[in-house]
Amino acid sequence: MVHIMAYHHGDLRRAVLDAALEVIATSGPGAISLRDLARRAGVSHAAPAHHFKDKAGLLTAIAVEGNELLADSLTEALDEDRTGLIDLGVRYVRFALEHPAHFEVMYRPDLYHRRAPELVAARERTGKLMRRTVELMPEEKRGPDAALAQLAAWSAAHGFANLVRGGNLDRTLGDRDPGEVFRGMARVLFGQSDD
Amino acid sequence: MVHIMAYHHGDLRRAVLDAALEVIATSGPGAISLRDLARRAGVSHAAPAHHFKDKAGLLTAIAVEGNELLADSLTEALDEDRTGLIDLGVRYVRFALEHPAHFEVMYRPDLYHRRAPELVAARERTGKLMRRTVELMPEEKRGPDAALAQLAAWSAAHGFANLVRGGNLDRTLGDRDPGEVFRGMARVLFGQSDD
DNA sequence: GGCTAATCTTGTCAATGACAAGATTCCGGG
DNA sequence: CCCGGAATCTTGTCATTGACAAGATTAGCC
Repeated sequence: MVHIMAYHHGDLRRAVLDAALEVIATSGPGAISLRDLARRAGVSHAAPAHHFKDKAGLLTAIAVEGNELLADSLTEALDEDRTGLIDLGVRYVRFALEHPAHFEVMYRPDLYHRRAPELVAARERTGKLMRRTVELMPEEKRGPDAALAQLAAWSAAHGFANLVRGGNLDRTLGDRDPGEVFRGMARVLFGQSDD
Repeated sequence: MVHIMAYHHGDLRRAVLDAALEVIATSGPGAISLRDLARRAGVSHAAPAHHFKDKAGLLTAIAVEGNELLADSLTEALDEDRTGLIDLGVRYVRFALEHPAHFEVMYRPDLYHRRAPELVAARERTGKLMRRTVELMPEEKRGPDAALAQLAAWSAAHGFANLVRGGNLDRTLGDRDPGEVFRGMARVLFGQSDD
């Protein structure tokens, strides 16, 4: 495998990303330090800069990856033809809770280079997918105005996920699965439509 | 009570808070530096630490103040007897957009001392107020389950506000007032015709 | 006037982000 | 096989920052 002091790490980029994701998930994005990540990967303090240029560059890469993971999940949803608006929201909530670090960074544009081409491309891709997923839905599942339905679903899911992540719903949730609690809430919210 | 009287500045605590709020509103919480705030207030680099102990202490103070501002707004809502669940959400959205820096910090517990007594007290106060506002509402305005109604309203308003703040709805909003767009969305969401 | 505590200053230290310049290794063309 | 450019990583450096310690100044109060 790798020699103890190999000059080349093998995949430093991935190693730094993973270390960053771990730190962010436990201590938030403010706790990351390029030098600390370098230490964890066993490389010199300036090595990460070669892959990400910047601290903001590292976070940009995480935001891009997050958008791609979300896009993958949405693509899955598109393939299941029984997917309704509520399922889409549940999927969004689950994504936020299963990839907390990505989610955290994605919606914090002050942390990264929001004009980076990679980022706007990934963002555009997931945006289009969200729109398509809602538009392809039968009208009795999403109401007459697709754009409004998307806005409502996105707001509810995004807000719920953020509140859960912030620990604001601990008492309300108990030990129940957040995704299912959201489903129950959404059913009331969106009227009586079943799944 | 007498205001905290600083001999050299007048009210350094307030000055630092205001400077911090301005920086956060324009560049995010990651951009604040105690030394920069001291510079803006015209004091030495270690002066702010006396009032806030810590960088996290400063942000804790902002989170407390934010909770109090929100509590004030909710108290206003309690006084108006025609307030419905949707109006409550509109009020929440407006608070988020009128006090962006406070809002930003409030829901970012990794930035401050979340166990600080002042903070948990202020938090508890607004939490109780939110609950009371929903509970005192006539049942035809909020549905049978008050807790669920609160969860739904909070999620939708919180998510909407966060998405707006992140610039994710710029195209959707156009030049319309976000509060009114939210009202329109909420009407569809909660299935009510008027208020 | 004098005492005490709050407020502010100066000085210092380790950690950090960013950059520059050099060392090492990889890879493809000849 | 070899060579040269490019990618990768290292070492060295600098200004900035957060945190702390110790001292100076002033306010409020007896």
